[in-house]
Amino acid sequence: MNDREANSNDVLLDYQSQKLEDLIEEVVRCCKERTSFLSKKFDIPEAELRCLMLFGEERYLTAKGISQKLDVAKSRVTKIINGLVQKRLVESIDDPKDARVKLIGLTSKGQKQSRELNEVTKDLHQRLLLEFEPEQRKMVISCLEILRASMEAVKNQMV
Amino acid sequence: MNDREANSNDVLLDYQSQKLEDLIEEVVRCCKERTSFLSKKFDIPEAELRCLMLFGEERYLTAKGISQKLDVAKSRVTKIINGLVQKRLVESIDDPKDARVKLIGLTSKGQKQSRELNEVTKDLHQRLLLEFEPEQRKMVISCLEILRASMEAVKNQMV
DNA sequence: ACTATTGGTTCACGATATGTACTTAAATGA
DNA sequence: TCATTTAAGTACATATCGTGAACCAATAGT
Repeated sequence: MNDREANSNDVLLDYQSQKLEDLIEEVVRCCKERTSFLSKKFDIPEAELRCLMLFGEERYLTAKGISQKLDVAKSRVTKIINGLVQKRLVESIDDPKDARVKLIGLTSKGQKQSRELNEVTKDLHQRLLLEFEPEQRKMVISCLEILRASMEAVKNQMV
Repeated sequence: MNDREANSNDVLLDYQSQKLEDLIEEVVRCCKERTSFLSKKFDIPEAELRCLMLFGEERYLTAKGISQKLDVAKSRVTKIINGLVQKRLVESIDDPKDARVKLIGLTSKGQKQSRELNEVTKDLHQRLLLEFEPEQRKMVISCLEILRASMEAVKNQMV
């Protein structure tokens, strides 16, 4: 490879990495907007919404489990749960097997909210998918897969 | 299309939209980690970092302009600027043409930080790009382009 | 029985962000 | 010209998000 090629390769790489940066940023921004939109629509703070959505099939979650899934400190979870309890969306009962543990479960009101919330987000992503041409769908997904794996790899390099 | 095909199509769509949701979430999470990493590395709050990075070629920015670029309220910008001023990374001078306006400019220390910051993020994205196979690079970028446009489209549907 | 360890809460703190009210200055228009 | 409106920036009250350390009570391990 001669100098000229090397140089034009650099230019391409610069261009592409800049583009990549911009695109990722826009996607992230869009997701933030969605979260804030849902928070307003359901009139529940974002962190509490995220917590509500964790109850997929699980009947009960523990503070520790929630802390891991949401990736926040346990003290934060206490507050989130308090908020949800006050709104009568969840209730906590003592674990009969281990008195340290509290089992957090959805109330019927909470179940309704959680279901609705999951439906809305599912619908949203479904619509997103339908925006792509049918042939593109698989490709976009596998590109995201590549992207995710690469981001993970770069992250691990950074230690 | 018979019932069976319609059904298997639905299943596919369900699967794909779920996958899409998960992947996007992971990408977003990864970006959040990156931001928090940089914030710790430079020992500057995230919002201030984002502000620092706005000074690309611009010599001066105004509070209003920063507010728009960061997409936050003006009152928020005041605080961010205060933080940066205290750290001697930016300084604000009066606009000679309009006494209402203050021009925010990087100090030499701020220029250094800003440059370094931009270099690090550029390097990061460059490395990310190099994780892809050369033939994949264009494809991943154009997929992100599609994704971004579709997210925008879905957002606009939602009004 | 004694000592970790674990699950959860409380508290102090700091960052992120908004909206309203306010100040000062500029633009506008009768 | 002078009054009104609009614009830029700040101050303050408030809400949300989040961490880490200290702590309590209960369990597990030796």
